[in-house]
Amino acid sequence: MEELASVSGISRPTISKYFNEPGSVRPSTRAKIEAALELHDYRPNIYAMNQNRKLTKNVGVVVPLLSDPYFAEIARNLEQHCIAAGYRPTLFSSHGDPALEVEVLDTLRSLKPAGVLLAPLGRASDRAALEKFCDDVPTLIFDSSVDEIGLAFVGSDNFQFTAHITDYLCRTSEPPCFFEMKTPANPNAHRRRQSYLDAMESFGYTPDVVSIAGEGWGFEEIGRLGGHEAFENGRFSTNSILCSNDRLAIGLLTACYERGIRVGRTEDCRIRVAGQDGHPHSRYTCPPLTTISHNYEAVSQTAADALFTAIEGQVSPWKSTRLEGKLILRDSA
Amino acid sequence: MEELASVSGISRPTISKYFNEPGSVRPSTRAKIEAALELHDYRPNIYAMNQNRKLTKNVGVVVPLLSDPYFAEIARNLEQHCIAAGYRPTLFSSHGDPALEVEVLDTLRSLKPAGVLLAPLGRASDRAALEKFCDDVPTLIFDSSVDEIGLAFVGSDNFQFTAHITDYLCRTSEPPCFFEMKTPANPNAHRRRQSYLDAMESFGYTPDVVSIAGEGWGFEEIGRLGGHEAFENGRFSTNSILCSNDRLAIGLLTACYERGIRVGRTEDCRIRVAGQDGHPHSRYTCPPLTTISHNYEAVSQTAADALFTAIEGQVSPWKSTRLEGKLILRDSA
DNA sequence: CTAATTTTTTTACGCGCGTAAAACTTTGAT
DNA sequence: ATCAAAGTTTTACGCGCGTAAAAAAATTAG
Repeated sequence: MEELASVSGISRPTISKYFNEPGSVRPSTRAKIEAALELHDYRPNIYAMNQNRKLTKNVGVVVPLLSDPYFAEIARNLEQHCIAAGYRPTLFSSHGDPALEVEVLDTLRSLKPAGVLLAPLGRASDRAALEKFCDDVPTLIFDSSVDEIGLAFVGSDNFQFTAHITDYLCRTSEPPCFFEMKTPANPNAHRRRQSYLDAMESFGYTPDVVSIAGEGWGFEEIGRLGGHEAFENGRFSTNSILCSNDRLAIGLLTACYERGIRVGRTEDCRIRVAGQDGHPHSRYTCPPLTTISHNYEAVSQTAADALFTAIEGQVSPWKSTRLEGKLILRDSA
Repeated sequence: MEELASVSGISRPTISKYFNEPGSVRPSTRAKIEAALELHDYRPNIYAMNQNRKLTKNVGVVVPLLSDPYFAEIARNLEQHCIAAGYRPTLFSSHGDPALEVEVLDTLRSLKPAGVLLAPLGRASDRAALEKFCDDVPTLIFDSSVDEIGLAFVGSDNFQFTAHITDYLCRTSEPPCFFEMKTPANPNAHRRRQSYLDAMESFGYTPDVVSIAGEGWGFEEIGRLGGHEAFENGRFSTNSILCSNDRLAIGLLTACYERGIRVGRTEDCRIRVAGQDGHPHSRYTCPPLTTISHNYEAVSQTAADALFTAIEGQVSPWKSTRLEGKLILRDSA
């Protein structure tokens, strides 16, 4: 930086100021600096930079499970928004493990991030650890809400999701049963069940929740095994099955295939299956899965913007933003 | 650190040494430090740490596309190995974009990593940029090889992959045609095609390569559209189709479904379809996809170990390690 | 027990930058 | 042209640690 100063004829502190905020120096000064930058390709040392800065430009992005394409997609979007806003995103995955989630938070602390975009594991999360972290670091919670912690919450409106797709299913054939995990990892699952119950009641139908056993994040396998068991015991009371999420639905479709049960909305099909999430893979199941999709772009945009305004000084009370999903009609229901 | 020194009764430089390598101090000293650490939960400032260290403990992990569960899985494994070996992994994705890949490399440079585990985009990669990066930073290339750059290459043996599954298909029914993208992003695709040609020749069969159009990383959609076109023009000369990779196969299966073509190895099925990669989703296609799986664990273990030995001073000539895959027999072929 | 060796302490410097304060210069408005 | 405001330079310090060198202490070998 010293060299760049002598080459450009600008003092080092001014150059430091330039790197902090290029707009904060006079245009003529900025031009001189950028001209010198062209010739000498200097890169500031990020370690020295961040050592004395009160606030780094780092942003942590934490998702529960990166190998789930849904989270991978959200993470990709968030990453781009951070870069566009001049922040340096770093990606972390809890890999479905609460202990790892705490470790990630610990690692994040030492990065002294300006802010964090955090999708918690949910039920399994260490609440106390999350809360403590949110006290120390400006954190925006997304995807699944855990109390009213952090700066704000941004996610999908699970009530709208399930109400909407339940409504569709009721209007087009028999009212659906609801296929879910007994002990879901994600708190959104409870909202979806409740929304299903409410919607069924408002239509005057008797709800039927089929809860299946299974722990962990291998939802497809849980759905497949649970599906087999449910069929064997005749637990599906109607021809329509609304799954709590797409991955469960994918497993259920495999179970149907293995049992020779035709799925779809045509006359020759025994049942209909619908999912929820708009999973990237849902287009390629057989039959293609009817589902209700997150507004990926809007969720990540809103979440990122909310974090940045908070970082940049805007204090606002805790707020929950829940965005509506869009029904995607395909052959499965 | 100063405080910790006074509390533990050990001098600051010795504590610094401890954090650099806990085993380098006398056991009694180490015990004292760790006892003090229990009480005062001090965390070294990573920025100050890395500023003067010749070598940081950072390791970059770069994959071409994180939303592809195959890469997500590899990345997860690599991450764990890094942590286990005492390094701090940071995950990056090129998101299928060569320009982003160069940007990632640039970001990585400023992290001054001890080493990098890099899976290049392949054909689209900026060779010159990759080579220059490898000159500056100890880099191990994995998954897809680009010349003989970096410390070494670790990946799967694509020749063995395709030879093995071609052999299986030939022995069990009609010899397969080969379904692939005309201009594949990944260099492994060329190896697989060549291996198919060699295998077919060694059996005395006439190979039949069906190359379909399509750019980018949306393999499923490319496979689906290409499949439709191939069926319409009668381009499949036998009842068996070996796909260049699983994602293409998933798309092809969807095309089959849409055309009402039954896939499987039973009498009533018109064709058989097989993939390659052992994609996490291949178990849940309809029918479940016969494929040949990467040895994920071995590839990542070998890659990580190779990088660490190189970092820790072992100089060895460039080497290519290619691990064999395992045939996974399912209903599709 | 003494000498040789290893480990630790003391002392001291510097990494590359952020940042503060005061003096100075440029710019824009009157 | 004159003055105030904004931007810039100079000077100086410190962040939290790594690291080097020399002195001191602890351990081991003989």
